[in-house]
Amino acid sequence: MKIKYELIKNDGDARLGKLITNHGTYDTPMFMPVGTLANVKMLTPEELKAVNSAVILSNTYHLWLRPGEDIVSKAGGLHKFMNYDGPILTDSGGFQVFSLAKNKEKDITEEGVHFKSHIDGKPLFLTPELSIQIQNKLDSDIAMSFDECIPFPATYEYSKKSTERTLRWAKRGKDIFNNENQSLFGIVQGGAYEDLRKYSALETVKMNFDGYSIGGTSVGEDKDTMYKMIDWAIKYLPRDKPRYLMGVGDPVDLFEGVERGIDMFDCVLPTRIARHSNAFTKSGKINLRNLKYREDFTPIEDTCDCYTCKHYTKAYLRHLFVAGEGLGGRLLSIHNIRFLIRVMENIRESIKDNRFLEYKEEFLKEYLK
RNA sequence: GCGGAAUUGGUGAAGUGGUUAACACGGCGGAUUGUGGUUCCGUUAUGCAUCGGUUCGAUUCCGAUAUUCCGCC
Repeated sequence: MKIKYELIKNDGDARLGKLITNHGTYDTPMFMPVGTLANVKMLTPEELKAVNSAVILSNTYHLWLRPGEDIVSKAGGLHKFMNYDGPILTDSGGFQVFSLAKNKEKDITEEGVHFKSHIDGKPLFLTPELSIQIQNKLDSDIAMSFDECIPFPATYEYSKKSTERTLRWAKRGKDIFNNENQSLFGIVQGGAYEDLRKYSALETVKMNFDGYSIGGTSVGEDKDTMYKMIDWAIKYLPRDKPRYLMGVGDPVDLFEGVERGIDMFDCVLPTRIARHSNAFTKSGKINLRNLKYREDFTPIEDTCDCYTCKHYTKAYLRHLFVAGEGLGGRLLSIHNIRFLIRVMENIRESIKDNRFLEYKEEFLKEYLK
């Protein structure tokens, strides 16, 4: 069965909905933790459930290289392989086009993309068809079209050429797609150009995907530009399909995204910054390594309901980070993911109560203080 | 007691008669948006054991003192 999206309520452009998957039904808007290599770094599936996490991401490119999609397939698919029975979304490898293809003009061809393996330097060639075939084998709930995440800044000419190519890649991937229990999302590109965003959205929607994402954001552009890139595209996306803003997870951006009608977000931020001792709090981001926490025997947030806040103090977490102990990153990953998921829970409540904008203002006033 | 060697930041240390004393670790702070898990970027000695002397100028040369180490009686 394909996923389904049910729109429950609109408060302005902010949407409250349900995502119905083969691995459960979940409320949107939602935040999805990233687990590139078939694991959300440092966390077990039980811990993800404890923070009320729903969909998690994994990555086609990385699993293709290690352990290989056939191994995952023999294991019985990604869910069984990694012992996660919630929904899994696989990114197509499109972001790795952005991050790993060095010489874009030369490495990115109509046929596909030349990479050098980040593991051993071996030359690799990934195509839209291969990306989809790998994802079909991985058997995630949601597969993503193979795209090029356009860098910022990029010229109009490059952005246009790339956007048109991504559309052709989307078509090729969709044509070869073969897994009736898996859904496929199209990705809107277009760079930082309004007409290209519109064109990309309209053409992608014509192909009738199970959901749509807005890609190519948070690649170095300023926030205003990023919000415009959402505005330029989202008005052309159908209301009865989920909309996913790729790679965005700064708390401020979650509010800006929801306000514009986004249903799904993913981001490495909560887990990456956790490994570097940074914690989200309702009063902004803090660095637990800071000297001022040496004798602070209070939790990160006394109002937080996560395992870490219920059992550990800032002084102890600081000690773990200063001593280079991995448990610090683990405990903080739990907190940071819980923080973003709780923000989304509160956002959903506020939409339900017709006070999303009030909640946004209240949250940002404290967060940016 | 005599002779020799050494003494540079929190640590290990490089270095020079002349603008800002290398580098590493540590410390402090920052960054991080479809993950490069131990990453990246800042910053951190107004001073080279102490006191004198030579010199236009000394951390660098000379002397004394202190401390440490190694030999010998």
